[in-house]
Amino acid sequence: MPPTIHDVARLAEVSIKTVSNVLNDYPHIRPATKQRVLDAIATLDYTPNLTARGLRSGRTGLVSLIIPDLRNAYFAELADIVVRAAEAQGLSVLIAQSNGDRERELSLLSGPRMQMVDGILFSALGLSAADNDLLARIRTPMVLLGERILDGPKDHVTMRNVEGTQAATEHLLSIGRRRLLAFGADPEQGTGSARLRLDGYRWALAGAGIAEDPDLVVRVVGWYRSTGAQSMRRLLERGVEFDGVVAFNDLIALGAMRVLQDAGLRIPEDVAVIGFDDVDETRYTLPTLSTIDPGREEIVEVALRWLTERIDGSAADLPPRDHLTAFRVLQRESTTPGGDGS
Amino acid sequence: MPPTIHDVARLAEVSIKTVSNVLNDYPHIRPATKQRVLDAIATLDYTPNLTARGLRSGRTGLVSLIIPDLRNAYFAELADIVVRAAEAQGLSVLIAQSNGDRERELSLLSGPRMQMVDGILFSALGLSAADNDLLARIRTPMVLLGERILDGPKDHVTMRNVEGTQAATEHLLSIGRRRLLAFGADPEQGTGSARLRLDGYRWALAGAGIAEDPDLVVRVVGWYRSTGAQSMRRLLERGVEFDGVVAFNDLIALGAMRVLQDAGLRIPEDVAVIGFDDVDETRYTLPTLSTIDPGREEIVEVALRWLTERIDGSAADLPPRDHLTAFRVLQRESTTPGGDGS
DNA sequence: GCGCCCGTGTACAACGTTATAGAGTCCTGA
DNA sequence: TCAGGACTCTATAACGTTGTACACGGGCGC
Repeated sequence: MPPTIHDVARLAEVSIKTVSNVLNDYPHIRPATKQRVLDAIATLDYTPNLTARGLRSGRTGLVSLIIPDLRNAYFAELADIVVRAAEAQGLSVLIAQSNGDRERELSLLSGPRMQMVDGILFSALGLSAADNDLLARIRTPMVLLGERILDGPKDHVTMRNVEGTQAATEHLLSIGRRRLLAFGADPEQGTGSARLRLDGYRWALAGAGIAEDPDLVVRVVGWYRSTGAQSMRRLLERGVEFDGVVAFNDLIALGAMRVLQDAGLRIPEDVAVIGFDDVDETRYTLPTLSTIDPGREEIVEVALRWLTERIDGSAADLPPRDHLTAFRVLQRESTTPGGDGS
Repeated sequence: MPPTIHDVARLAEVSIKTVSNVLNDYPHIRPATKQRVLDAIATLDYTPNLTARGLRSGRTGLVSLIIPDLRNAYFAELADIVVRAAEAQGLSVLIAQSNGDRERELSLLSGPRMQMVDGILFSALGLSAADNDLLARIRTPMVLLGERILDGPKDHVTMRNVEGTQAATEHLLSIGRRRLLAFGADPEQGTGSARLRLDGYRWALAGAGIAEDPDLVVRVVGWYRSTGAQSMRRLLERGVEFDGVVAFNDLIALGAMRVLQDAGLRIPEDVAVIGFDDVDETRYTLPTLSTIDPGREEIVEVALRWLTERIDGSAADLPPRDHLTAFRVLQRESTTPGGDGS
């Protein structure tokens, strides 16, 4: 029912191609003709049909962002930036949630909807390096965001997990803490951020000449406030002693902080806590949470640039690229120095 | 480059229409033929081109969700639910952010991208009832989510702002508080949630026979943690006395709580606080925040149902519908009774 | 003055799909 | 036995856009 290019052409008394030419800024059009077309467009309130354009041109102007979960503030804030940045380039963002499930990630990637988008920003959680050949087979331009897949067949942008966690750990060491939890570890994981962040923790300990205590490496299944709280509760029941927490993301840090405080422990006097992600919330909690700013803006900026380069073909014959963003340690109240209560 | 229906037809030695029929579960196909087509699809790894299907059928399977901002946890959690629910119906969600800006909302609504989607879920913040005629002109099926526009030309689903805030206020009254802040008000606003929630606050006061004190009606520009903190800081500087805070959303409540605690005030002993939205975070803060559960799931469920009804035409000649969801008062630590410090 | 190219515009095909219309084939009931 | 329907399948035209190929006129260089 909406007017088409044909209606405009009829009203302006030109061919449809001329209308198309006006729409696409083709240079050789007489000003008078152009104006006639423009007037017709205005009076008819014509809007180009992007579906038809997409079919003809092979470009839909759509980009898909596959993330585990918008509930997680980290991904919500990431999505916010992606939507803003994409829109600045005239792209719209299709959001798909995988829940971190491998099967679901696979079905999303191979599903018909992915044929509809020009490119994919994929934050893998279930898929791993073992699926590299599957990934290589995917035609749609793609940039990987997570850390599950390194040296994969696609461009890859991510944060400095190892160095970031190392710096976080060193920060706690620097304020005099010695018994530090690796909170959120998953020793069985061969790849992924849990693995990398554990590596960073270990490097820092090794650098300080401190032996690792297996009791202090704490697993948290699913990095949410609730699971962080749960794991900390169990840990306190077991009576493990510690004076610092290197939490592998902010949410589990926040869940844990609440449990620590309920148990009568003071932060940072009794236990210092540092998180990872710099979620907005950490600026307003009691106490505010020290954390690692992973460079989200930079991640998005590079990822989207590389994606558009793959889409328009200007990076067609480049091998898969890798980018690690700069990070910053943000010291806040939860790691105020001098509060050592030992 | 990907295989098309023609390739499948050639391989299976049938016409393209037969392939299309198989794809669309047309009943009268000989099992043997169907199997041949299915085999061909499998060997070619064929996936239907949704853009072409969209052009031909007029349905893209895309739904647009227009919200102010994913940074706001309320909208992030809402988006999460929308994405899940939409996907259960085979729809994908396009996310657009308006920043609450009227111009931007208008350009999004009238932009070519909206021609591409089957329906729009629109959470208005800048547009108001004054723009009803503009809204009425929009062809794409749409359901309104905010409260800026009541009795508009489109289906409308929202929470019980007035009753919810009234209940929140009554809850504070019930635990003995008398000097209650209306925190987040915007007295100049003629419509929108700030206005409605202020009404709820007033009703509750009137019901209890308490006169309204203008000093206690506090404006917060933009409902974020930062602005909540800022407004509370100014309020304390002015020396206004109060023993309860009816915050108009959770984020400003959290920002304010932090400032109150910094000032040495105990929650709930000195000041009881209740928020609105039931954002996940409120379950883990210190103290946990009492709030109003606005019935998000129900909002999404009804909105999406109505939207699909408008899309498939089964509700074509119904006048605009209105739905208000059920709410619940969630009492948590920030309003524990008996802590009155007056 | 001739050929050529640039500027301006057009007609038509093509993108990959579904809808329409119809052509066979087979079975049923009278 | 034969009309008539149900079943199975096909050729072709759309959907609204952009790309290709070409037509026409005028100005320019030689």
